Parts: sequence; structure tokens; C-alpha cells
Amino acid sequence: MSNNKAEEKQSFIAEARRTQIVDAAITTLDEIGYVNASLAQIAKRAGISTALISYHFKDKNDLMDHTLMALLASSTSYVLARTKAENTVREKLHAYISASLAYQGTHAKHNAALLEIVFNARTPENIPYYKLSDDEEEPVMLELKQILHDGQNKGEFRQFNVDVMASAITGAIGEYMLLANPNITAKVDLESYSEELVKIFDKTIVNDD
Amino acid sequence: MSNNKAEEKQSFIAEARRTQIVDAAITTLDEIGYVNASLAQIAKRAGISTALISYHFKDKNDLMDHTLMALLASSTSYVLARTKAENTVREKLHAYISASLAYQGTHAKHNAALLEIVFNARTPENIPYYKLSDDEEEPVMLELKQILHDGQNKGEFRQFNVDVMASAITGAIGEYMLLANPNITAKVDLESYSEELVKIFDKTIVNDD
Amino acid sequence: MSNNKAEEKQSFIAEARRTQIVDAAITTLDEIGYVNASLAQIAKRAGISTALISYHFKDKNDLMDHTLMALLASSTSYVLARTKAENTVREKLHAYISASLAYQGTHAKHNAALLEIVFNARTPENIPYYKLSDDEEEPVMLELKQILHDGQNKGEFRQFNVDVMASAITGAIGEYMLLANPNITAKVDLESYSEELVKIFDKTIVNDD
Amino acid sequence: MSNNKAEEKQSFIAEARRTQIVDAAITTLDEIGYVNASLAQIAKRAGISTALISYHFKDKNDLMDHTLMALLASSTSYVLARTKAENTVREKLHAYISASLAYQGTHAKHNAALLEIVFNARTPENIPYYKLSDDEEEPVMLELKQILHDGQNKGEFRQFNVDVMASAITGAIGEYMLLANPNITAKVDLESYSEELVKIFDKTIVNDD
DNA sequence: AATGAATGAGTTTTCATTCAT
DNA sequence: GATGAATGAAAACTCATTCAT
Repeated sequence: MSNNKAEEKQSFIAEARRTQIVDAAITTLDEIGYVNASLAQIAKRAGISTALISYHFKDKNDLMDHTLMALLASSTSYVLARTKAENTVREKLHAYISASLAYQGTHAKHNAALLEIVFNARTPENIPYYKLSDDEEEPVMLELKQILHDGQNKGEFRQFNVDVMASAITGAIGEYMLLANPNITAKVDLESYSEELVKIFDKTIVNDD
Repeated sequence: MSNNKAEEKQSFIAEARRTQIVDAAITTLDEIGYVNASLAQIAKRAGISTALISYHFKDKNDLMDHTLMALLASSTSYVLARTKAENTVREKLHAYISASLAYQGTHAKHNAALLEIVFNARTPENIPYYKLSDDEEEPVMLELKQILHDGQNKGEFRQFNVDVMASAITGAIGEYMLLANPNITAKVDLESYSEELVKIFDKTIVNDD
Repeated sequence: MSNNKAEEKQSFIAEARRTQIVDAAITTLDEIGYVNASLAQIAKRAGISTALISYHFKDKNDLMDHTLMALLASSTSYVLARTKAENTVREKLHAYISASLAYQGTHAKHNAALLEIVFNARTPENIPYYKLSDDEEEPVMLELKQILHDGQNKGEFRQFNVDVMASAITGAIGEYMLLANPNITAKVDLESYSEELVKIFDKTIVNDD
Repeated sequence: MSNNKAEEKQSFIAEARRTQIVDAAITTLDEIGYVNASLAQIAKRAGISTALISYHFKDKNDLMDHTLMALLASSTSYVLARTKAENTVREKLHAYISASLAYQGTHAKHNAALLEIVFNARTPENIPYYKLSDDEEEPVMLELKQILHDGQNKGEFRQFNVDVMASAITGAIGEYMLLANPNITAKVDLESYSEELVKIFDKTIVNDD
């Protein structure tokens, strides 16, 4: 019993450390990018030794994978919460687009870190993360496709290839994230971009029979 | 005269070497990604010594910049040639989308290398290349915006924010490039994606008054 | 408590390593000179990896600066101890000259290393160390000038330009160090040189009114 | 005959090139020091390719040796001319000291280059040039010792160890060269130093019976 | 005589990782 | 759990030298 408690406490501490390290990794990725994000840089930002990172994570790869999962979980829950709150497929779609872009506004650091990992990390077999078709299994992507399917089934959306439309929407959203730059007054602000994008896809998706 | 000839020949040799090195850099970027693309790896693929790269390029940065320029020039001329061959704004837009995607089909390696540099390289001040707003001045992007503007002026396209629409189109095209994977049978082949995308943007852009 | 002890021990280990590396640097400088004294050569003589030098010193420059400081501290304390032990200015001057030369006899390696750094190292702005006028602030030089001043004030030394006389004495002492060569039977042994030099400057300095 | 002329001309051209390279080496040594004086730096200053240096000199060592010889010849002829012009041993000694220092004033660059080679170059057996007792055979040193000997034989100089006195004088002169710094207003100007040094050694050398 | 092209050896430095404590 | 100490491997880059032309 007391043994169990001790274990729990230990594992609680360990979990806190892992979270702390992942947070430091996110900050590091945002500040200096994947290429420069050495364990030493991450450890410095976490206020710990590099050895402790190696103790808590098998590998630098392992750390990056956990960091990626944390980032995906964060943005996924954010977007899904706002999407599922809506009732009609059209509202859901609008919510999906605006929530995805709003996340960039409220979590710029996380988005930057996410991009850094996705675009730079590679599997041991040298396959870039951004080509991993696991993408297909991501809950956010699944939700988007579900919305599109539902809309078609209900006759509210016209007939189109769901996979292509989902990619188009995802790409259009992602493009803004790439260009978003806190230091430069963007030509188009986040809100306008969001509204315009909603309109653009509304026009091409909604059935106007 | 013979002096001139000798000079020409020498500079020809040098130029050929530089081209060879840039080609090797492209292959390397495609195969193992920016993070792993050391001078040693590039030299190995070029069949030369690393010192020779340093002899022909000031810096690793210098090499990457030249490589990026070569890649941009290649894809730009490909897309612009096919776009400018068309007459109506609508045909131009269709050509723009299909040519951009066709380039991925015929130059997958170049596209992969381009992505690697753009998403990974950083300026000495640590600004990622993908955030450099020079993007705005790229001829391909300028052409796209010009088409959209022209379409609006002629009344063939509805009124929309050109910058946002251009980003949406660019993002939708880019998304396919990210996912394109020669080793995996894609859910959607290039041609279908191209046709569908043309249809999608046709519907949201063309004036149906 | 045990924490303090652990910290002390660790910092003791680090300090010992730093000393060991500095010692290896001195040996290397003596044996193969500044130009050939690479980190690899120093590490070899210390029986460690080059990375460990980088771990303990910021830079190669940093290592050389610490080495120089150690060498200066050693020779300074040696000479000052023997000089300050004397009472009259004349005895002090004699002690200064003979101690400076005696140090060469007992610490030939250190003297050789000192010369190598002073004559070869340069600041980042490319100013040779031997031209840095900090020279003026070195305690040994200050002591020599003090002795000369005191002698003049007490009327025991004749009037002369103290700066020039100090340089002449320093140069005359240094000349022996330059030529001293353990492998060759010197024309003049250290002791004779020392006695003669004392006599030479005695004659030109002491007031014979 | 015409063959001879051609050979002469060629060897004349070659000789001019060698002189040009040696001059560039001197400038380079003065400007950036021995440690940084790569063949590339020297070639740049000579306006030629590094390969041409290798063509005209066996080795970098060989170039440095020739440069050293040129520098020694220059300073030797300067000092000897002024010394031998005098008649009495005392005047000769004064001329020796003041000419040696005057050379620093008129040929600062050459002196700096000379120091750089002497203090940095090493034989293949790793013996520093400044320890090579060839020093003993240098004409300037021989002349100084000759003057001292003559002075003693004529009874004008007191009895002292000639080798030690020669070293003391040499060292006292050399000390000024080390500290001479064009960028800093020296505490003691060249002329004052020269006059004071003459006085100092006059007092300890000349017989005052 | 002169040069551009090329390279092997060697430079300093950084990195992820391991290990004793 | 945590750290300082340590290292092998690899990075980018420079250098003196050779060689074909």
C-alpha cells in the first residue's frame, strides 16, 4: 500500500518532469527552430541538466515524438471542442475553419513548434513526418472528413471528392500559419483571413440547387 | 583569343561543377532531409571531396541559397510557361493549378528538396525562410494574384480578398506536395487531385451572376 | 552539509581537471610551440579527449588565457618573494635580476611556454599580446620600477629615465631566456650570466658620487 | 649565347617574382602575424595565386626562411653601414645602439615581420628559431662583440664578459622593438630611448680609471 | 611561368549519450 | 531522481600542396 503510494508519487513527479521538459522543448523549437534545438538548449530553458532529459526520454527522437503528441493533443482538443459544439454541418465546417485559425492566434508558440517538428523530423528510415499518412488517422482530419461526408449525405453539400476537399481546406488553413509572423504586420489579419476562408469554402461546398 | 577561350573553358568547368554540386545537394535533401544534409553527404553523392564544395561555395549557407534559387527558377519557369500560354483568366487559373501540381509529378525530387530548404533553413537572425515575406515578391505568387485581379476587373471573377484567395489556392496545392509519397499508393492520384482542385476553386471564384 | 561536501568535491574535481589541462598546455607549448599546439596535441598530453577541453574551457583562446595567467602568477610570485625579502634597494635590485634568471633555471618549461604565448597569441583584433601595454601593469614590472624610483629618491641611484632603465634590465634578462637551450651547452652558464648582469647594472645605476 | 640571354632573362623574371612574394610575406606578417599568415593571405597581397608561391618556393618553410634572410640582410646592412662609419670604439658602440633603434623607426614593418618569424617559426625538429645559436654567427652580433673586444684591448672599456654584455645590449634594444606600437603613443619615444640607452651602457662599459 | 581545380589532413567546436556518484 | 564529468562521432571549414593545362 504505502509502496503503491510511493510509486504513485514518484510517477507523479516523473510525469511533472516530463511535462516540464516537453514545455521547454516547445519553447526552444519556437525560439530557435528544430535545427538548432539541441538537448543543451532545451535543458537550459528547462533549468535542468541534459542528462536528465536522457533519463526521462529514451532518445532525442523520443522527446520530439512526445512533444509532437502533446502539441497535437492540445490543438486537437481546442478545435474539436469548438467544432462539436455546433449543430448543423455548415456551422460545424465554419467552426472548424475559424477554430483552426483561432488556435494560431491564441497558441502561436505551439503552432510554431508543431510546424518545426512536422517539417523537420524524420523517421529512422528517413521518411519526413509530414509525409506520414498517419495524418489520415488524426482525429482532427477525421472530424473534417466526417463533416464533409455528413453534409453530402444530408444533401446540404454538393458532391465532391471528400479527400481532396479536406486537403484543400487543411492547406488553406496551414498556409496562414506558415506566414504568420509576430514581428511583421501581416497584410491580412487573422480574423479577416478566417472570415474570407469561411466564405470561400462555403461557396464551393454548399449545395445551391 | 586563346586566352579568352581558356578563360571561357575554365569558367565553364567551374560552372559545371557548381551545377553538379547543386544537383547533388538536391538529391541529398530529397533523400535524407535538410537536417541530415551535411557537406559530407552532399559530397559523397557528387563523388567529390567536401573541400571542393567549400572551394566553389563560400559557405554551406551559400550553397543552400544557390540550391534554393535553382529550385525556384526551375519550378517558376515551368508554371509560368504553362500559365502564360493560356488566354482567358479562367483558363490561366486552371493552368496555374494544374501546372503547379504537374510539376510535382514530373519533378518530385525537386519539390521535396524545395520544401526541405524552405521549411528548415533560417537566416543568420534565425528567421525561418518560410516566414520571409519575400514570398510576396516571388514571380509565381505575383502571377497568381495578377490573374485573380484581372478576373475581378473583367467581371469574370466575383469579388473576394485576393490575398486570401491566393493563399488558399497556394495552400491547397502545397498540401498535396507535402503528402505526395512515391512509396505509398496515394488515396488520390495527382490527376484526380488536380481536376478536383480546379473544380473547387472554379466554383468559388467564377462569377455566376 | 553532505550537499555542500558533494558540491565541494565536484568543484574540486573540476578544478583539478582544469589545472591538469593547463599543465598539459604548458608542456605542449614548450615541446612543439604555439603554432603547433592544437587542442588535439594538448589533449594527447593530458591523456583526455579534446572534447573535455572544450567542456572545461569556453574556447581555445580561453584556455590560452588561463594558461598565460597561471604562468604569470607562477613567475611573479617567485620573483616577488625573493625581491621583497631584501632590505636595501641595491640588494632588491640584485635579487630581482638573479631571481628572474633563477626562475628560468628552475622553471625552463614554464618560461618557454610563457614566451610562446606572449609572442604568438593575438587578441581578436589581431594585436599581439607582446604589444599589449598591460605589460605596464604587471606586478613584476611595477616592482622593478618601484625599486628604481626608491633608489633615486634615497640618493643611492643616480638620475636616469626609470622607464628606459626598466626596459633595459627586462630586455637583458629576457635575452638569456630566449637563448637558453637545454640541448646545447651554453657559452655562458646561468649563474655567470646572472652575476655579470648584476655587475653591469650596478655600475650604471649606483650613484658613485 | 642567345640561350644564355634567355636564361638570364628568365632567371631575372623568376628572381623578381621571388622578391615580390617575399615582400608580400613581409606585409602579411606585419599585418596579421605569423599564425594567420597562410599562403592564401600572402598570395592575395601579392596579387597572385597560391600555386605560384609553391612553384617558386619548395615549401612554406622555405618561403619563411627566405623572408627571414631578406629581413636580416636589410637590417644588417643598415646597422653595419652606420657602425663602420665611426672611428673610435665608443662612437662605434653608440652608433650600433642608435642605428639598431633607428631601424625600428624607419622600417617598423620589417622589424615586426622579423619578430613574427623569429618568435614563431620552428625547425622540423621543433626547435624555435629564436633558440638557434646561429644567432652567434650573425654579422651584427659579431660586429657588436668585435667592438666590445676592441674596446677592452685598447683599454678604453673595462673588463667584463663580452658575451653577457652583448646579450644585455641586444636585449635592451630588442625590448623597445617588442613594445613599439604605432597605434599607441609610447611612454618613451624612440629618440629618448636611444639616448638613454647609450648613456646607460656608456656608464657601465667605459673605463673611468 | 602561371593558374584554377582538387584533395587529404587537420583545425576547432558541438552534440547526444553514458556513467559514476 | 538528478547531475557533472566524460567521450566518440560528426560537423563546417582552412590549409599547404599537387597537377593538368
